[in-house]
Amino acid sequence: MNNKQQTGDRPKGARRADSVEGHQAVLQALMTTVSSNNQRRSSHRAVTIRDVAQAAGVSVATVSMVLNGVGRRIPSTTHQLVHEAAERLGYSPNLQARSLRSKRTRSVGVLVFDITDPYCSLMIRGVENSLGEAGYMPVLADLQNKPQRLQLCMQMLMERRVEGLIAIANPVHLGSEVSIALEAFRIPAVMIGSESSADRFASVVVDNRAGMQAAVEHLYHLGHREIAVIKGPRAMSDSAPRWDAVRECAREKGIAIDRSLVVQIQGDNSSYEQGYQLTEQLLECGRRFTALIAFDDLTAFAAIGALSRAGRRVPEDCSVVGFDDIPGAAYYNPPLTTVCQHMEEQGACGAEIMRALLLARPGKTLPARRERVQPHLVVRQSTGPAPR
Amino acid sequence: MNNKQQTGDRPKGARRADSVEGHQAVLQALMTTVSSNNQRRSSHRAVTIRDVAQAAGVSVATVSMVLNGVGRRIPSTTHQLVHEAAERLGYSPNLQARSLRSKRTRSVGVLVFDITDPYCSLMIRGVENSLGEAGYMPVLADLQNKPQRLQLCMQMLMERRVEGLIAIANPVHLGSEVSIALEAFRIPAVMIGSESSADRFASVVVDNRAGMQAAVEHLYHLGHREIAVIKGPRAMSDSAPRWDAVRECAREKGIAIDRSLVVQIQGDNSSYEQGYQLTEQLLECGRRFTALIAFDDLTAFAAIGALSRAGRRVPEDCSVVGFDDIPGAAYYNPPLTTVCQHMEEQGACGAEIMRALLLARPGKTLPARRERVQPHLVVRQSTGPAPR
DNA sequence: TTGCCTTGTTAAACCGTTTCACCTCCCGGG
DNA sequence: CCCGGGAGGTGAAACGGTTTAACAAGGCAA
Repeated sequence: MNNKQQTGDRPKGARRADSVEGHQAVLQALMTTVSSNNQRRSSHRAVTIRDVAQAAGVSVATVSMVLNGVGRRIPSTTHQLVHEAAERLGYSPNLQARSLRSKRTRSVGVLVFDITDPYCSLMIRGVENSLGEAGYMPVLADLQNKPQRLQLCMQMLMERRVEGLIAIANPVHLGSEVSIALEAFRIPAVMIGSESSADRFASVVVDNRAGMQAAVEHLYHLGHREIAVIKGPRAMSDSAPRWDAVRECAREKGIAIDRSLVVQIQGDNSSYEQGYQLTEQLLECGRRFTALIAFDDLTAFAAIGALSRAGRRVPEDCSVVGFDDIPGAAYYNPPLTTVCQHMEEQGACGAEIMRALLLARPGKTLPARRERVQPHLVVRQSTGPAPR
Repeated sequence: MNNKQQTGDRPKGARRADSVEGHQAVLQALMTTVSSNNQRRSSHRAVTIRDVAQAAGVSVATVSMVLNGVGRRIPSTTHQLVHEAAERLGYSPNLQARSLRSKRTRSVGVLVFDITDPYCSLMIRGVENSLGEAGYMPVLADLQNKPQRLQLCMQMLMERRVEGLIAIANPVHLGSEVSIALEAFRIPAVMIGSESSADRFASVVVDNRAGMQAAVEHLYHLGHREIAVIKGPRAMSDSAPRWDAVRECAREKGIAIDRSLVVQIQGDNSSYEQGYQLTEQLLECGRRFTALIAFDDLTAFAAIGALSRAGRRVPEDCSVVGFDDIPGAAYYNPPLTTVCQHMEEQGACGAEIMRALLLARPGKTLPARRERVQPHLVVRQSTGPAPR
């Protein structure tokens, strides 16, 4: 039945090897589903709990209790009777009816600022799996990078009666807006990736300090002393902590970061074009630098693009390090050295917290849990020894 | 109310400019939502259609008719009365109750093979928007690239009582498995990106022939006559048509493609590592080539990576062209020339077909519509004139 | 024997909608 | 004056579950 878990435990490397018999198994499983469902179809009406009750020779109440394992203890004879009947008829309970009465939808909203952003989609993957284990379904709401859609999305989620909300909303103003919206709908919430204004909510954020420290130390050990920095846009909540961390770590190492080598992306999201132009600007300003720290991977890509265009080789002439470790980072030319912030784990962590919140719900509000996940540096080929 | 449409009509370039007043507007909208919702909360019980009926001084039946705009025409006085009451109380209909009674969930399943794949997420974006316009909600099911999950996902979708299914399942065996699963659950279905075995289902596929033709002609005009090809894995349904197209177009142009310059990815999905190794293999085989056509963008990335590593400059020494135009293609180093297959439009197109199917449902089965979208070549900087 | 507790099971209420049959005016035609 | 019929509206029956109060049947102590 629960083959998700089974495959989840299997080591990743084994996936391809058993794809043939895997395929067979899938087909077989499908066949049984098909046949059981054809039975159902012949009656032309979905099989209900009443049908099961009749087939098992008990009342609907008994069936409900057996199938949900609640209420008084049911003797194993009855238990088996019911299960057999349900199996035979291919019974599948009607979720809307169930949640109409029980007021539990077993679904939680997942609000993301852009589903096409690999940062988000990996988070979703993590959330999805952790939530699934607990029998909850994610209901996805995609802001499509348009803050105006927030209203629409929240409304949709509330109509769907989600029991909780996991928000992946890094732009800083989105964070506060989500807070406001949540204020209205009293449901447990977890914010992922946004430190600010999340006072009342549980949150999981990456340890930007640790991440940038690793990056700076890596460059330091490679001999880099002249480092340029592209700061993230003011609107992103990670921008400030990352820059602060870089500055402090540099100071600790005794590196002086030249003011003219620090530029900042404007606007409300990380943008390739701007990163590109800012890098050109850095090159033109005349101040030499042998390494560049970018706000995130996309910015790093832009920097590498601009450097290459200008005839500077990466990493021979200039090293570049990013932040996030999106899948594309490993495939870049050259493969990008970056700070991996374990998006999938972050998502899973957020879902864990949500599960706890949902369990403890009647027992009033827990203190808002704040998880800080540790990133780690992934050294690839965009960094190398400082030239000369 | 419908501010999605409003913002959707706004040209994209204007997005950043008005982000400030946009922010204000969002906050204000949220505030009204908050206040209306606080009212509801004070009664400690969600406001139901009965509350609205009482407040408006009419029966629940009337309220239902007014709010859904079905049944008899309602005079505008009553109409207004009801709407005002609903607004005042912050009424939001209970979707599970609604669909329990009406047997219409207004949701369609969207089955994707990997949500973290940009190919999929862009499709989802398209589906999402088109479906949203029609008042339908997508319910996402993510195979996570594990065929074993199909059973689980289909079951979940059926439990949710989706009214239709849009499947983005390019791996060829997934296509047939989805077909089997659909056979059981008699709901309208649309397959995106899979030509094979979709006889009975509506489908939308890219015109691989036209795409590859554009690629070959582009290279031909740049003077390339010695072209290498990395074929896609046998398991992907796009592999064969793309390779056939390349071969035919080459023949038409009078280009002979050397057999030793054609390699194929093995396994069940496009893989960076393999693309990398295959490219190295091409370089080692000694046969000269000035251009390379890759099965998809990821393979193209791998090829560029391997070429660069081997000291071949792209495009000066060797041109590379991909297929898909995932967002990363524009950011690559160098930016990738590739065949754009308009994923978002494909998703939207699939959703359009689904909308039609859902409307025509009582009127028996339509002939399975098969849409073929036209791709177009995006010339960036990974292609250039043939050397010497 | 009576009364009370325990155990297994059930009938009925309920969840919030939609939908259908029916009701009541009111008006115009015969 | 009667009647047909449309316009506007309503009450109540579903929909398919869950939950709860009540009941039937024993067992056991008084």
